[in-house]
Formats: sequence, C-alpha cells, structure tokens
Amino acid sequence: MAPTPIDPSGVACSEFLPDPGLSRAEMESLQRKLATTATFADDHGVDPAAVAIDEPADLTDGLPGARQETLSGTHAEGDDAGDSDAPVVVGIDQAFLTPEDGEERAVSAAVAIRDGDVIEYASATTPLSIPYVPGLLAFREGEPMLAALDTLSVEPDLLVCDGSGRIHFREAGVATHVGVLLDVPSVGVAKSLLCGAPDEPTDERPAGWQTPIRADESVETAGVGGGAADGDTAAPVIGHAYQSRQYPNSRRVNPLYVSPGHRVSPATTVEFVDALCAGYKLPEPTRIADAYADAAKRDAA
DNA sequence: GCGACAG
DNA sequence: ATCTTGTCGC
Repeated sequence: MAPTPIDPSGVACSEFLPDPGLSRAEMESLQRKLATTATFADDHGVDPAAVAIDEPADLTDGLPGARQETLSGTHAEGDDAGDSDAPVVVGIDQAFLTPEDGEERAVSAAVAIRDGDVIEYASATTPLSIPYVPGLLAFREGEPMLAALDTLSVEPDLLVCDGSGRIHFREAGVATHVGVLLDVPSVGVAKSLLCGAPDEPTDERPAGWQTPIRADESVETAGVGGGAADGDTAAPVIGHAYQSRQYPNSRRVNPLYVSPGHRVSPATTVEFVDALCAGYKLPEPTRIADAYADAAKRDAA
C-alpha cells in the first residue's frame, strides 16, 4: 500500500520526499514545521513492561527466524507464536551500497518484534539522491525507511529508529520525521550526541545510569505560544544520555543518546530503551535490524 | 572566520 | 555510514 499523501497531522508527505531541488533553508523550514506538529509527550498506551526483552537474540549463527503468526481465524492455543495481544515494536536500520561507478543505494531493514520474538522482517533497497548532512539526515534516509516500513504487514505500536529524535537542531531528527509522517509512536536511539548538553558528565558511568540532555544554544525550540523571554527558565529536556551497558573494569562504553521521536515523552523514551535492551549496548530491535540490514546488503550485492 | 555536527 | 585483522580483557 502506498504511503498516505497527507498524514493525520496535516503535514504533506510529498514535502518530505527527498528533493534535490529543495534548498537547505527549505529543508530546515520543513523541519521547524514538523517539530510543531510532533508530540513530545506520552500518547501511545504502550507499557514499557509489555515490550521488555529479557533474552538477547543470538546473532552468531544468522538471524533469528520469524515466528509465524497464527493464520487461522480464531486464536489457537499452545502454538509457538507469542502473545498476539502484546505491542509490536519495530526496529529499523540502514546499510549502504556505494559502487565505484553506480548510484548510491540505501538498504533499509525493519524488524517487527512482539512478546520478545521476531514476527516479521521487511527490507527495501532505494536509490539515494541526497548526501549526508548533519541535521538533514531524514531527507537522505527517511524515504528508504518509509519504503521498508511500507512492506510490513503488521502495524507498529512503537518504532525504534537509528539516530536522533528531539535531540536535533530543530527538534526534528529522523525519528521525529518518520513518527510524524506515519503518526506512530517513535523514539530515536543515537550512538553519539548531535547537539544539546548533558546535565552531568557522561564518562565512565555504570549500566542503568542516565542524565537529561537539555537544549543548548544550537537548538531552536519549537515551544508553544509566543515568545516568552526565558530569562531564568531551565532549558527544556530534549532527551537523555543512557548507559545501557558497561564493563566491570577497564574498557569504557559510551552511553546511548535517546530522545522522543513522536508521541513519547523523554522519560518514557528511556524506559522503553531500557526495557528493550537485553545485555548489549543497543536495544534488541536496533541490534537485530542492524544485522538484518547487513544481511540484506550482502544479498543485494 | 572557526568550530561542530545523528548516519 | 563505509574501508578492515588481530587483539586485549572479562
């Protein structure tokens, strides 16, 4: 099914499509508009405990098989599919094909997980028309992501994106773009900080540790209403640094930088990521999508 | 002008 | 993101 031309929020999807003709200023303008449309508060009805993953997937011997959904009209008891009432979490990641001579292509890989098990894989290979520019990542990778998500048969209750959401110069990272366009709850998980500042230093923190990331001078806050002179108001929390894993000694692990994409609050974003991590630095949906993207890339090559 | 910046 | 083997440490 083709992407909806206009999403429920009133943002025209066509404006979002990668367009080499769009100037940088125009793309930035669209992001400000998108940020105004985005919701950085909880509006999802998904309990973090309901999406928790306890056992990490074993990726040393290939990808985990997708468990078949029960296809019969009625619920079957005792089949090997998980709880079909549990929320569906979709992790998505990209890999790239850059031939010496040919055109650059993106391989988008989406993994749907329910009740701790992979229930579906979906990927799409798309030509890229825009180079990577910090702050404009969504205009490069957003379309490929939508293409992969479009082939999924299940509806995501929560989307876990690679990269930032609200932690962005205009509060419109790729997780926000995709979340708003599909009007699905989404969070962004980044391995490095794009902008903003942590309340506390993030070095050598134990697993489970977190600290708020607040908007700094480089962040244009969309906010609500007119221009209130924020003289002594604390800068808004746009995300968190979250230490998902740490080694007992020596070698240090950097924290993740997690932020709301759409319809999720900063605090709940951390809860989701915490629940989705199962012993590795990256949350399982992202970790599996990452492996799937590499596999799909090999097949495409 | 310099810095600085997800994937 | 991508180009890439071995290697230090739990």
